[in-house]
Amino acid sequence: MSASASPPPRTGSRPGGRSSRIRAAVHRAVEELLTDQGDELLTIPVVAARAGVHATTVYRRWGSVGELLTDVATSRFSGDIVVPDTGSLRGDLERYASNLAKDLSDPDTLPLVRATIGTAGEQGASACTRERQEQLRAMLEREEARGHQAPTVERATDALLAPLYYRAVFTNQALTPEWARALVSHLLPD
Amino acid sequence: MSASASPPPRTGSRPGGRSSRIRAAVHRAVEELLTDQGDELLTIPVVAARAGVHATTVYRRWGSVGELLTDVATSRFSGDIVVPDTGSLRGDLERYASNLAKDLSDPDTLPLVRATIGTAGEQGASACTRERQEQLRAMLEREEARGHQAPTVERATDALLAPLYYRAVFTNQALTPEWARALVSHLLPD
DNA sequence: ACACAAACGCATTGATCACTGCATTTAAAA
DNA sequence: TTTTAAATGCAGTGATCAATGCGTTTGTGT
Repeated sequence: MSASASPPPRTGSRPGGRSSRIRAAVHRAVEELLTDQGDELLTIPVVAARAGVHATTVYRRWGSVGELLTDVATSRFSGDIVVPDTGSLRGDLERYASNLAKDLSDPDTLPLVRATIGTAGEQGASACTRERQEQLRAMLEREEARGHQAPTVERATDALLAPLYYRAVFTNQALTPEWARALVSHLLPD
Repeated sequence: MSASASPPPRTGSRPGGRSSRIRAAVHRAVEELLTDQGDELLTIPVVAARAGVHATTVYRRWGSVGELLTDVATSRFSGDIVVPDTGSLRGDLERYASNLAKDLSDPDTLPLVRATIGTAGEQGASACTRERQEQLRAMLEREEARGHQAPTVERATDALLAPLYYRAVFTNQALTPEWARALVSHLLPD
Protein backbone atom coordinates (compact mmCIF):
# COMPACT_ATOMS: atom_id res chain seq x y z
CA MET A 1 0.00 0.00 0.00
CA SER A 2 1.16 3.51 -0.72
CA ALA A 3 2.55 5.50 2.16
CA SER A 4 -0.15 8.13 1.69
CA ALA A 5 -3.32 6.07 1.56
CA SER A 6 -4.66 7.91 4.58
CA PRO A 7 -2.20 10.76 4.47
CA PRO A 8 -1.33 13.04 7.34
CA PRO A 9 -0.19 15.92 5.14
CA ARG A 10 2.23 18.20 6.92
CA THR A 11 0.44 21.11 5.38
CA GLY A 12 -3.12 21.76 4.33
CA SER A 13 -4.68 19.27 6.70
CA ARG A 14 -7.02 21.64 8.46
CA PRO A 15 -10.52 20.26 8.47
CA GLY A 16 -12.13 22.16 5.63
CA GLY A 17 -8.87 22.77 3.82
CA ARG A 18 -8.55 21.86 0.19
CA SER A 19 -6.93 18.54 0.89
CA SER A 20 -9.68 17.17 3.05
CA ARG A 21 -12.35 18.68 0.84
CA ILE A 22 -11.02 16.71 -2.10
CA ARG A 23 -10.80 13.61 0.01
CA ALA A 24 -14.44 13.93 0.97
CA ALA A 25 -15.49 14.56 -2.62
CA VAL A 26 -13.64 11.51 -3.86
CA HIS A 27 -15.12 9.33 -1.14
CA ARG A 28 -18.58 10.58 -1.99
CA ALA A 29 -17.97 9.94 -5.68
CA VAL A 30 -16.95 6.36 -4.98
CA GLU A 31 -20.06 5.67 -2.95
CA GLU A 32 -22.32 7.29 -5.50
CA LEU A 33 -20.82 5.36 -8.37
CA LEU A 34 -21.12 2.12 -6.45
CA THR A 35 -24.80 2.57 -5.65
CA ASP A 36 -26.15 3.50 -9.06
CA GLN A 37 -23.56 1.42 -10.81
CA GLY A 38 -25.23 0.73 -14.13
CA ASP A 39 -22.42 -1.39 -15.39
CA GLU A 40 -19.74 1.25 -15.66
CA LEU A 41 -16.77 -0.20 -13.91
CA LEU A 42 -15.20 1.70 -11.07
CA THR A 43 -12.06 3.28 -12.39
CA ILE A 44 -9.92 6.15 -11.27
CA PRO A 45 -10.66 8.54 -14.15
CA VAL A 46 -14.39 7.93 -13.66
CA VAL A 47 -14.19 8.56 -9.93
CA ALA A 48 -12.11 11.69 -10.47
CA ALA A 49 -14.54 13.09 -13.02
CA ARG A 50 -17.48 12.48 -10.73
CA ALA A 51 -15.66 14.15 -7.86
CA GLY A 52 -14.74 17.14 -9.98
CA VAL A 53 -11.07 16.44 -9.49
CA HIS A 54 -8.29 15.59 -11.86
CA ALA A 55 -7.40 11.95 -12.18
CA THR A 56 -3.77 12.75 -11.49
CA THR A 57 -4.66 13.76 -7.97
CA VAL A 58 -6.40 10.50 -7.28
CA TYR A 59 -3.57 8.48 -8.76
CA ARG A 60 -1.06 10.24 -6.59
CA ARG A 61 -2.99 10.16 -3.34
CA TRP A 62 -4.34 6.64 -3.52
CA GLY A 63 -2.38 4.89 -6.24
CA SER A 64 -4.96 2.32 -7.19
CA VAL A 65 -8.66 1.57 -7.00
CA GLY A 66 -7.97 -1.08 -4.40
CA GLU A 67 -6.28 1.29 -2.00
CA LEU A 68 -8.94 3.89 -2.62
CA LEU A 69 -11.69 1.42 -1.82
CA THR A 70 -9.86 0.28 1.29
CA ASP A 71 -9.66 3.88 2.45
CA VAL A 72 -13.34 4.51 1.76
CA ALA A 73 -14.36 1.31 3.50
CA THR A 74 -12.22 2.06 6.51
CA SER A 75 -13.73 5.47 7.07
CA ARG A 76 -17.20 4.24 6.20
CA PHE A 77 -17.02 1.50 8.81
CA SER A 78 -15.56 3.61 11.57
CA GLY A 79 -17.61 5.44 14.13
CA ASP A 80 -20.89 4.97 12.34
CA ILE A 81 -22.14 2.61 14.99
CA VAL A 82 -21.67 3.45 18.64
CA VAL A 83 -21.14 0.67 21.10
CA PRO A 84 -24.34 0.63 23.14
CA ASP A 85 -24.36 0.48 26.92
CA THR A 86 -27.67 -0.80 28.18
CA GLY A 87 -26.32 -2.33 31.36
CA SER A 88 -26.58 -5.95 30.28
CA LEU A 89 -24.64 -7.88 27.70
CA ARG A 90 -27.81 -9.18 26.14
CA GLY A 91 -29.20 -5.70 25.78
CA ASP A 92 -25.94 -4.40 24.34
CA LEU A 93 -25.67 -7.18 21.82
CA GLU A 94 -29.29 -6.98 20.76
CA ARG A 95 -29.07 -3.29 20.11
CA TYR A 96 -25.71 -3.63 18.44
CA ALA A 97 -26.83 -6.46 16.19
CA SER A 98 -29.92 -4.65 15.03
CA ASN A 99 -27.94 -1.47 14.46
CA LEU A 100 -25.49 -3.41 12.37
CA ALA A 101 -28.33 -5.06 10.48
CA LYS A 102 -29.74 -1.67 9.68
CA ASP A 103 -26.34 -0.38 8.65
CA LEU A 104 -25.70 -3.32 6.35
CA SER A 105 -29.13 -2.76 4.80
CA ASP A 106 -28.14 0.71 3.65
CA PRO A 107 -28.12 0.67 -0.15
CA ASP A 108 -24.69 2.26 -0.13
CA THR A 109 -23.08 -0.28 2.12
CA LEU A 110 -23.44 -3.57 0.32
CA PRO A 111 -21.91 -2.53 -3.01
CA LEU A 112 -19.03 -0.97 -1.14
CA VAL A 113 -18.35 -4.15 0.80
CA ARG A 114 -18.52 -6.29 -2.30
CA ALA A 115 -16.33 -4.04 -4.39
CA THR A 116 -13.79 -3.64 -1.63
CA ILE A 117 -13.52 -7.35 -1.07
CA GLY A 118 -13.22 -8.05 -4.76
CA THR A 119 -10.70 -5.35 -5.56
CA ALA A 120 -8.65 -4.99 -2.39
CA GLY A 121 -8.61 -8.62 -1.26
CA GLU A 122 -7.37 -9.28 2.24
CA GLN A 123 -6.73 -5.61 2.99
CA GLY A 124 -10.17 -4.59 1.87
CA ALA A 125 -11.97 -7.40 3.62
CA SER A 126 -10.45 -6.60 6.98
CA ALA A 127 -11.18 -2.91 6.46
CA CYS A 128 -14.86 -3.83 6.38
CA THR A 129 -14.90 -5.78 9.62
CA ARG A 130 -11.98 -4.80 11.85
CA GLU A 131 -13.89 -2.05 13.59
CA ARG A 132 -16.82 -4.40 14.21
CA GLN A 133 -14.52 -6.97 15.75
CA GLU A 134 -13.16 -4.39 18.15
CA GLN A 135 -16.59 -3.14 19.10
CA LEU A 136 -17.71 -6.67 19.81
CA ARG A 137 -14.64 -7.27 21.89
CA ALA A 138 -15.32 -4.10 23.87
CA MET A 139 -18.79 -5.27 24.85
CA LEU A 140 -17.62 -8.71 25.84
CA GLU A 141 -14.75 -7.40 27.92
CA ARG A 142 -17.03 -4.98 29.66
CA GLU A 143 -19.27 -7.84 30.64
CA GLU A 144 -16.31 -9.70 32.08
CA ALA A 145 -15.26 -6.57 33.92
CA ARG A 146 -18.66 -6.71 35.56
CA GLY A 147 -17.68 -10.10 36.89
CA HIS A 148 -19.98 -12.07 34.62
CA GLN A 149 -19.14 -14.76 32.16
CA ALA A 150 -19.16 -13.84 28.50
CA PRO A 151 -18.68 -15.75 25.28
CA THR A 152 -15.32 -15.55 23.56
CA VAL A 153 -14.82 -13.07 20.78
CA GLU A 154 -14.48 -15.96 18.38
CA ARG A 155 -17.76 -17.47 19.41
CA ALA A 156 -19.57 -14.15 19.28
CA THR A 157 -18.12 -13.46 15.86
CA ASP A 158 -19.36 -16.79 14.55
CA ALA A 159 -22.79 -16.26 16.05
CA LEU A 160 -23.36 -12.58 15.23
CA LEU A 161 -20.99 -10.91 12.81
CA ALA A 162 -20.79 -13.90 10.52
CA PRO A 163 -24.54 -14.35 9.92
CA LEU A 164 -25.04 -10.62 9.51
CA TYR A 165 -22.31 -10.21 6.94
CA TYR A 166 -23.06 -13.51 5.24
CA ARG A 167 -26.71 -12.75 4.78
CA ALA A 168 -25.91 -9.26 3.48
CA VAL A 169 -23.20 -10.26 1.08
CA PHE A 170 -24.28 -13.66 -0.16
CA THR A 171 -28.06 -13.64 -0.06
CA ASN A 172 -30.83 -11.20 -0.83
CA GLN A 173 -32.79 -11.84 2.33
CA ALA A 174 -33.74 -8.89 4.44
CA LEU A 175 -31.74 -8.18 7.58
CA THR A 176 -34.61 -7.55 9.95
CA PRO A 177 -34.06 -6.37 13.53
CA GLU A 178 -36.06 -9.35 14.81
CA TRP A 179 -33.77 -11.77 13.08
CA ALA A 180 -30.72 -9.91 14.34
CA ARG A 181 -31.98 -10.12 17.91
CA ALA A 182 -32.73 -13.80 17.47
CA LEU A 183 -29.06 -14.32 16.72
CA VAL A 184 -28.25 -12.98 20.16
CA SER A 185 -30.73 -15.36 21.75
CA HIS A 186 -28.96 -18.27 20.16
CA LEU A 187 -25.61 -17.05 21.39
CA LEU A 188 -26.60 -16.37 24.98
CA PRO A 189 -28.12 -19.26 26.94
CA ASP A 190 -31.22 -18.31 28.91
CA MET B 1 -26.59 -12.19 -18.81
CA SER B 2 -25.84 -13.46 -22.27
CA ALA B 3 -28.03 -16.23 -23.58
CA SER B 4 -25.03 -18.49 -23.87
CA ALA B 5 -23.32 -18.18 -20.52
CA SER B 6 -23.59 -21.89 -19.95
CA PRO B 7 -24.45 -22.78 -23.49
CA PRO B 8 -26.09 -25.96 -24.67
CA PRO B 9 -24.65 -25.74 -28.16
CA ARG B 10 -26.79 -27.66 -30.62
CA THR B 11 -23.61 -28.84 -32.22
CA GLY B 12 -20.15 -29.53 -30.94
CA SER B 13 -21.15 -30.27 -27.37
CA ARG B 14 -19.62 -33.69 -27.06
CA PRO B 15 -17.48 -33.92 -23.96
CA GLY B 16 -14.01 -33.50 -25.36
CA GLY B 17 -15.16 -31.51 -28.34
CA ARG B 18 -13.56 -28.24 -29.14
CA SER B 19 -16.23 -26.20 -27.46
CA SER B 20 -15.89 -27.83 -24.06
CA ARG B 21 -12.12 -27.95 -24.37
CA ILE B 22 -12.03 -24.19 -24.74
CA ARG B 23 -14.41 -23.78 -21.87
CA ALA B 24 -12.17 -25.83 -19.64
CA ALA B 25 -9.07 -23.94 -20.73
CA VAL B 26 -10.69 -20.60 -20.02
CA HIS B 27 -11.90 -21.76 -16.62
CA ARG B 28 -8.44 -22.97 -15.77
CA ALA B 29 -6.90 -19.70 -16.95
CA VAL B 30 -9.23 -17.73 -14.70
CA GLU B 31 -8.34 -19.80 -11.66
CA GLU B 32 -4.64 -19.64 -12.38
CA LEU B 33 -4.69 -15.89 -12.85
CA LEU B 34 -6.64 -15.45 -9.64
CA THR B 35 -4.25 -17.49 -7.53
CA ASP B 36 -0.94 -15.99 -8.58
CA GLN B 37 -2.51 -12.62 -9.17
CA GLY B 38 0.47 -10.32 -8.88
CA ASP B 39 -1.57 -7.23 -9.39
CA GLU B 40 -2.53 -7.72 -12.99
CA LEU B 41 -6.24 -7.20 -13.08
CA LEU B 42 -8.44 -9.93 -14.43
CA THR B 43 -9.49 -8.91 -17.91
CA ILE B 44 -10.82 -10.77 -20.89
CA PRO B 45 -7.80 -10.33 -23.18
CA VAL B 46 -5.53 -11.52 -20.38
CA VAL B 47 -7.65 -14.56 -19.67
CA ALA B 48 -7.89 -15.38 -23.35
CA ALA B 49 -4.14 -15.15 -23.84
CA ARG B 50 -3.50 -17.39 -20.86
CA ALA B 51 -6.00 -19.92 -22.15
CA GLY B 52 -4.47 -19.90 -25.62
CA VAL B 53 -7.72 -18.66 -27.10
CA HIS B 54 -8.69 -15.52 -28.93
CA ALA B 55 -10.31 -12.79 -26.92
CA THR B 56 -13.15 -12.67 -29.40
CA THR B 57 -14.23 -16.12 -28.38
CA VAL B 58 -14.38 -15.20 -24.73
CA TYR B 59 -16.25 -11.99 -25.42
CA ARG B 60 -18.84 -13.84 -27.44
CA ARG B 61 -19.33 -16.78 -25.15
CA TRP B 62 -19.36 -14.94 -21.83
CA GLY B 63 -19.77 -11.28 -22.65
CA SER B 64 -18.10 -9.85 -19.58
CA VAL B 65 -15.71 -10.71 -16.80
CA GLY B 66 -18.60 -10.79 -14.36
CA GLU B 67 -20.51 -13.43 -16.26
CA LEU B 68 -17.35 -15.40 -16.81
CA LEU B 69 -16.58 -15.39 -13.11
CA THR B 70 -20.13 -16.36 -12.31
CA ASP B 71 -19.81 -19.31 -14.66
CA VAL B 72 -16.49 -20.38 -13.18
CA ALA B 73 -17.80 -20.05 -9.65
CA THR B 74 -20.93 -22.00 -10.44
CA SER B 75 -19.05 -24.96 -11.84
CA ARG B 76 -16.35 -24.70 -9.18
CA PHE B 77 -18.94 -24.90 -6.42
CA SER B 78 -20.96 -27.71 -7.89
CA GLY B 79 -20.39 -31.34 -7.15
CA ASP B 80 -17.06 -30.79 -5.48
CA ILE B 81 -18.49 -31.73 -2.12
CA VAL B 82 -20.73 -34.72 -1.79
CA VAL B 83 -23.51 -34.67 0.75
CA PRO B 84 -22.38 -37.19 3.37
CA ASP B 85 -24.67 -39.86 4.75
CA THR B 86 -23.41 -41.09 8.07
CA GLY B 87 -26.79 -42.03 9.46
CA SER B 88 -27.14 -39.17 11.90
CA LEU B 89 -27.65 -35.49 11.29
CA ARG B 90 -24.79 -34.61 13.59
CA GLY B 91 -22.44 -36.88 11.75
CA ASP B 92 -23.55 -35.56 8.40
CA LEU B 93 -23.15 -31.95 9.39
CA GLU B 94 -19.80 -32.48 11.05
CA ARG B 95 -18.37 -34.15 8.02
CA TYR B 96 -19.95 -31.63 5.71
CA ALA B 97 -18.70 -28.67 7.70
CA SER B 98 -15.17 -29.91 7.83
CA ASN B 99 -15.23 -30.77 4.14
CA LEU B 100 -16.41 -27.28 3.38
CA ALA B 101 -13.75 -25.83 5.65
CA LYS B 102 -11.13 -27.75 3.73
CA ASP B 103 -12.59 -26.67 0.42
CA LEU B 104 -12.64 -23.01 1.41
CA SER B 105 -9.02 -23.34 2.51
CA ASP B 106 -7.94 -24.25 -0.99
CA PRO B 107 -5.69 -21.46 -2.25
CA ASP B 108 -7.70 -21.31 -5.45
CA THR B 109 -11.05 -20.90 -3.79
CA LEU B 110 -10.78 -17.72 -1.79
CA PRO B 111 -9.60 -15.42 -4.58
CA LEU B 112 -12.34 -16.80 -6.79
CA VAL B 113 -15.01 -16.08 -4.22
CA ARG B 114 -13.75 -12.58 -3.60
CA ALA B 115 -13.38 -11.69 -7.26
CA THR B 116 -16.77 -13.13 -8.12
CA ILE B 117 -18.51 -11.22 -5.38
CA GLY B 118 -16.76 -8.01 -6.32
CA THR B 119 -17.27 -8.24 -10.03
CA ALA B 120 -20.54 -10.10 -10.45
CA GLY B 121 -22.41 -8.72 -7.44
CA GLU B 122 -25.62 -10.45 -6.52
CA GLN B 123 -25.35 -13.02 -9.32
CA GLY B 124 -21.83 -13.94 -8.39
CA ALA B 125 -22.45 -14.10 -4.69
CA SER B 126 -25.30 -16.53 -5.05
CA ALA B 127 -23.26 -18.61 -7.47
CA CYS B 128 -20.81 -19.20 -4.63
CA THR B 129 -23.34 -20.41 -2.11
CA ARG B 130 -26.52 -21.66 -3.82
CA GLU B 131 -25.25 -25.21 -4.11
CA ARG B 132 -24.22 -25.20 -0.45
CA GLN B 133 -27.66 -24.04 0.59
CA GLU B 134 -29.25 -26.90 -1.30
CA GLN B 135 -26.88 -29.44 0.15
CA LEU B 136 -27.65 -28.21 3.62
CA ARG B 137 -31.34 -28.37 2.92
CA ALA B 138 -30.99 -31.94 1.69
CA MET B 139 -29.39 -33.09 4.93
CA LEU B 140 -31.97 -31.36 7.10
CA GLU B 141 -34.89 -32.71 5.11
CA ARG B 142 -33.48 -36.20 5.28
CA GLU B 143 -33.34 -35.92 9.04
CA GLU B 144 -36.97 -34.88 9.12
CA ALA B 145 -37.84 -37.76 6.84
CA ARG B 146 -36.36 -39.99 9.52
CA GLY B 147 -38.98 -38.59 11.86
CA HIS B 148 -36.55 -36.51 13.89
CA GLN B 149 -36.59 -32.80 14.53
CA ALA B 150 -34.10 -30.71 12.64
CA PRO B 151 -33.13 -27.04 12.65
CA THR B 152 -34.51 -24.83 9.94
CA VAL B 153 -32.41 -24.13 6.90
CA GLU B 154 -32.16 -20.53 7.99
CA ARG B 155 -30.86 -21.45 11.39
CA ALA B 156 -28.37 -23.93 10.00
CA THR B 157 -27.17 -21.38 7.49
CA ASP B 158 -26.57 -18.83 10.22
CA ALA B 159 -24.76 -21.36 12.37
CA LEU B 160 -22.66 -23.16 9.75
CA LEU B 161 -22.42 -21.63 6.31
CA ALA B 162 -22.17 -18.08 7.62
CA PRO B 163 -19.22 -18.60 9.96
CA LEU B 164 -17.39 -20.70 7.40
CA TYR B 165 -17.73 -18.18 4.62
CA TYR B 166 -17.24 -15.21 6.89
CA ARG B 167 -14.03 -16.53 8.35
CA ALA B 168 -12.72 -17.40 4.92
CA VAL B 169 -13.59 -14.16 3.21
CA PHE B 170 -13.17 -11.57 5.93
CA THR B 171 -10.46 -12.90 8.20
CA ASN B 172 -7.19 -14.70 7.81
CA GLN B 173 -7.82 -17.25 10.51
CA ALA B 174 -7.42 -20.89 9.63
CA LEU B 175 -10.53 -22.95 8.98
CA THR B 176 -9.64 -25.99 11.01
CA PRO B 177 -11.76 -29.14 11.04
CA GLU B 178 -12.05 -28.92 14.82
CA TRP B 179 -13.48 -25.46 14.65
CA ALA B 180 -15.88 -26.52 11.90
CA ARG B 181 -17.14 -29.39 14.01
CA ALA B 182 -17.54 -27.10 16.98
CA LEU B 183 -19.95 -25.05 14.93
CA VAL B 184 -22.15 -28.10 14.62
CA SER B 185 -22.06 -28.65 18.36
CA HIS B 186 -23.37 -25.15 18.90
CA LEU B 187 -26.16 -25.69 16.42
CA LEU B 188 -27.35 -29.05 17.72
CA PRO B 189 -28.32 -29.25 21.40
CA ASP B 190 -26.92 -32.26 23.24
C1' DA C 1 5.09 40.13 3.70
C1' DC C 2 8.14 36.54 2.07
C1' DA C 3 9.83 32.09 1.01
C1' DC C 4 9.27 27.31 0.68
C1' DA C 5 7.29 22.85 0.25
C1' DA C 6 3.41 20.19 -0.74
C1' DA C 7 -0.59 19.32 -3.34
C1' DC C 8 -3.15 20.06 -7.39
C1' DG C 9 -4.36 21.13 -12.44
C1' DC C 10 -3.06 20.39 -17.24
C1' DA C 11 -1.54 18.21 -21.51
C1' DT C 12 0.32 14.16 -23.39
C1' DT C 13 1.99 9.43 -24.25
C1' DG C 14 1.99 4.52 -24.72
C1' DA C 15 -0.65 0.58 -23.63
C1' DT C 16 -4.68 -1.98 -23.10
C1' DC C 17 -9.52 -2.80 -23.57
C1' DA C 18 -14.09 -3.70 -25.44
C1' DC C 19 -15.99 -4.60 -29.56
C1' DT C 20 -16.99 -5.66 -34.67
C1' DG C 21 -17.13 -7.43 -39.73
C1' DC C 22 -15.19 -11.14 -42.43
C1' DA C 23 -12.92 -15.55 -43.48
C1' DT C 24 -12.04 -20.15 -41.81
C1' DT C 25 -12.63 -24.28 -39.38
C1' DT C 26 -15.33 -27.61 -36.90
C1' DA C 27 -18.81 -30.99 -36.24
C1' DA C 28 -23.30 -32.56 -36.58
C1' DA C 29 -27.17 -33.65 -39.85
C1' DA C 30 -29.00 -35.08 -44.29
C1' DT D 1 -20.16 -37.83 -48.86
C1' DT D 2 -22.37 -33.54 -48.94
C1' DT D 3 -24.64 -29.91 -46.66
C1' DT D 4 -25.28 -26.55 -43.23
C1' DA D 5 -25.18 -24.03 -39.01
C1' DA D 6 -22.38 -22.82 -35.31
C1' DA D 7 -18.18 -21.64 -33.24
C1' DT D 8 -13.63 -19.91 -33.63
C1' DG D 9 -9.63 -17.28 -35.61
C1' DC D 10 -8.04 -12.86 -37.50
C1' DA D 11 -7.24 -7.97 -38.20
C1' DG D 12 -8.54 -3.55 -37.11
C1' DT D 13 -11.10 0.54 -34.75
C1' DG D 14 -12.38 3.88 -31.33
C1' DA D 15 -12.30 4.61 -26.52
C1' DT D 16 -10.43 4.45 -22.10
C1' DC D 17 -6.83 3.80 -18.79
C1' DA D 18 -2.58 4.23 -16.14
C1' DA D 19 1.16 7.02 -15.78
C1' DT D 20 4.41 11.12 -16.32
C1' DG D 21 6.63 15.89 -16.68
C1' DC D 22 5.85 20.56 -15.91
C1' DG D 23 3.70 24.77 -14.42
C1' DT D 24 0.50 26.74 -10.98
C1' DT D 25 -1.91 27.24 -6.76
C1' DT D 26 -2.49 26.54 -1.84
C1' DG D 27 -1.19 26.78 2.78
C1' DT D 28 2.29 26.99 6.30
C1' DG D 29 6.40 28.58 8.67
C1' DT D 30 9.73 32.37 9.11
